[in-house]
Amino acid sequence: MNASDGDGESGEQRTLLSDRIRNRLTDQIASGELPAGAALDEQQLADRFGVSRTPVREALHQLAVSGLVEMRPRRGVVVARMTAERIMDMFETMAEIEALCVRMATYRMTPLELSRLTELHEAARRAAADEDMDRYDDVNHAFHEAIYLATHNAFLAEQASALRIRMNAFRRTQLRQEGRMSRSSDEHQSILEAVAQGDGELASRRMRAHMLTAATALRRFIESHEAETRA
Amino acid sequence: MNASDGDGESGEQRTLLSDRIRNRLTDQIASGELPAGAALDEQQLADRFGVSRTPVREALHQLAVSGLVEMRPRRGVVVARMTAERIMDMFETMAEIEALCVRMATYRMTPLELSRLTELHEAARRAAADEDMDRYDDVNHAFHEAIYLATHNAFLAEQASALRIRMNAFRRTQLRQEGRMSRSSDEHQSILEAVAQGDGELASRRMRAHMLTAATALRRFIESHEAETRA
DNA sequence: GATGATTTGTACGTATGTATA
DNA sequence: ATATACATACGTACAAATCAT
Repeated sequence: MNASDGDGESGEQRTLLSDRIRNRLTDQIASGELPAGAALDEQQLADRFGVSRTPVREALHQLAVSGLVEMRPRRGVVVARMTAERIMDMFETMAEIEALCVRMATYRMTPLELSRLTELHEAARRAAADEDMDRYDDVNHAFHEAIYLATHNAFLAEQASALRIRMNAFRRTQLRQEGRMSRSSDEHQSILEAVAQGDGELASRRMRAHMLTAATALRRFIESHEAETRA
Repeated sequence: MNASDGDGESGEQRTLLSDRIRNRLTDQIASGELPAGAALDEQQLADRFGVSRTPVREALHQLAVSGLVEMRPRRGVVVARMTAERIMDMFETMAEIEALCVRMATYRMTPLELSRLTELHEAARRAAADEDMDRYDDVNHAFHEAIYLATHNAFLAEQASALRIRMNAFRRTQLRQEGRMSRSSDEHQSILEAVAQGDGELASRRMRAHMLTAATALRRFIESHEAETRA
């Protein structure tokens, strides 16, 4: 359920320290634990993770490549603070990528994959009915991941996943909007129906609309909070 | 002309060493100067660039994030060696992203952007007529970049650019195929016509076909050379 | 299979450049 | 404006692991 591998904090380290730190920072940024604009001090993080500055530094540089943090040479690193416009651009891109994925997936998925997708959707419905946001979030994630995989294009699936991780912080914010959870679930239903009928174009259009609806909900939220975000 | 900023090798260094090294390595990988599978020894590269291992190491880690190189902990770094299947997946993804970009661009581009695109296409035609591959490559790049920008979605434009850089090594290989250059130019023409007519869907389909044609040309090349690539 | 050589991974120190008083 | 404080960027040293013999 987590982007990072289950590091037991103790056991022998098979992976690179910098990778583990990068994963943990990614999670913390995606979850909002580290909010946009937060300063990331090398020494401070090193102390917090109990390592030297070196792996921390490498992790930060890597995060800069994927755009999660912003580095200004000699001026320090902060969690990427995005403008409302950029966030909307990201959302639109995500919407198009998702639309693309579901179209491709419709034409290529196996019966097994379709049944798995249906299962996930029903689990999401139940979570929405229970108003269990954490659970809905997880299942929702799995639903979209299942679509990525069903494209049978591993590269595209990776790209889509990476994008989704980058947008996580915003997605949860957006899901908190009134009634979004059950409405989102309804939209999934109609997407799934198009997939089951084998109509990729329709599924694609519905997915795009689904994502853009979410974006619009978010935009209202952002705009109303813009002043304080800027401070 | 080059992904890296024009570092004059001499002048005062305004940018980070690790960034400059990363850019140079990116170019060398994209150009095929560093072929897939080539080992990238930290010390060796440090000597070559006249710096210590630290910035080299950071550059390598960053390249790993974008997938250009493969790192196995304690076992070193090699230029990402991709299977034919993965390359085809990348091409297909690129084709879809390009199709998406041109569709969006068609609906959003300004007259100025359209005229710039037309100019670039004509320059490409001339280069193709002269069989000047280097020049064609450059202008072709500019043509696609112009489309990305005309989407008026900065994030999508960045993503598309990044993808294009990753595929550079293959694209040039592919362009060497017999007659590809002029045929590619013809395909651009038909895409441009659809754009000018404002038919985004048509432009999109033609772009996808254009990219997939290129992919097919490449696949033949890869498959005939697979044995030696594997060695 | 064990030992040595090579190379990576991590830690730490120093200097340069940025921000602040 | 100058100087001081501070965090980063790079270099160097050491440790650990892989590979070659």
